[in-house]
Amino acid sequence: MDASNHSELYSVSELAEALGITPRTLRFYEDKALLNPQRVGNTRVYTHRDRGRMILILRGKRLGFSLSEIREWLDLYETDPGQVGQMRILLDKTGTRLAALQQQRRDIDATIAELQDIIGAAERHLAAAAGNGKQS
Amino acid sequence: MDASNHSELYSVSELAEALGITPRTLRFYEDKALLNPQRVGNTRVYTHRDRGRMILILRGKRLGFSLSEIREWLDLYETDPGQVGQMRILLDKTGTRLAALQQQRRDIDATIAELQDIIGAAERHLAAAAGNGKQS
DNA sequence: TATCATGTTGACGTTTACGTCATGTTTAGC
DNA sequence: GCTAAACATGACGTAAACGTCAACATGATA
Repeated sequence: MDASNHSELYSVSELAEALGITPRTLRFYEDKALLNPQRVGNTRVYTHRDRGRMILILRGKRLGFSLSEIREWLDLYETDPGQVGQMRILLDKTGTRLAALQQQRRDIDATIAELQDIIGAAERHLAAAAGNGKQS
Repeated sequence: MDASNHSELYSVSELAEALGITPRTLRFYEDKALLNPQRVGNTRVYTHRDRGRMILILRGKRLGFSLSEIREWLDLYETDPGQVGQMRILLDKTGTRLAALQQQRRDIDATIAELQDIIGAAERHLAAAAGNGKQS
């Protein structure tokens, strides 16, 4: 195995800054077991890998998942695929989540279409108003 | 009761039942000004139109919007397009929301792809295990 | 008439996801 | 040696989105 040296290490505030969140959030997520960074003495040190995890977490949040859902979901990635018994559960959970996301995508497509209709109507209204010399 | 009467009116519990939510939720949304059903005396009566509004609200929730965001958003549909001044604001808000949804769509696509990878890997594992006669 | 079933309005409880102190410790710079 | 900056934990505050009584009114039903 390669011991590639990703010496990209962050302090709480550095990583928070980089991700556009607050240190409080990082500590909170750790408390909720979504992260567990190394410690140097008492001080948290985040690795490049922790950062990757955080990016996944933030994406999960953008998708509307709760933190506990996100944690379960992250665990899927890290479940040891050696145990076949666990694997079925993993497959099932993942399939469920996939279906939910696909539903969500349909919702989004419908919503986007409606918003575009609204924009189109608004623009026509504006154009018509301009043509009539109307102002507000 | 005349079951053939299709006046499309609902009581709280009927509409809640039909939407898979609770009466409490309908009253709560009313309190938050997302709905205001008619009253017969003191009793709420929901129309087909109220139901349509609720369906939009529930979709908004699936998309991860807060109730206040959803309310603003519903207001877009009902803003009188007569006022050109309001229209620009409407256009701007709608555009912002559209961009967010498109980002969300990209997130979903990425996530779906990853989940499918996980499923594929899991299935291969199961197949391999079966081939080896392995059990857990 | 008594009992449901269903409706109403509060009011308080709960969970989630942090924000905001308060208090204390360690390290770097002057 | 002293101050400021950045870290830590712990406790409390808060907004959102309801759930869960409590207490009461009303109409249908046995």
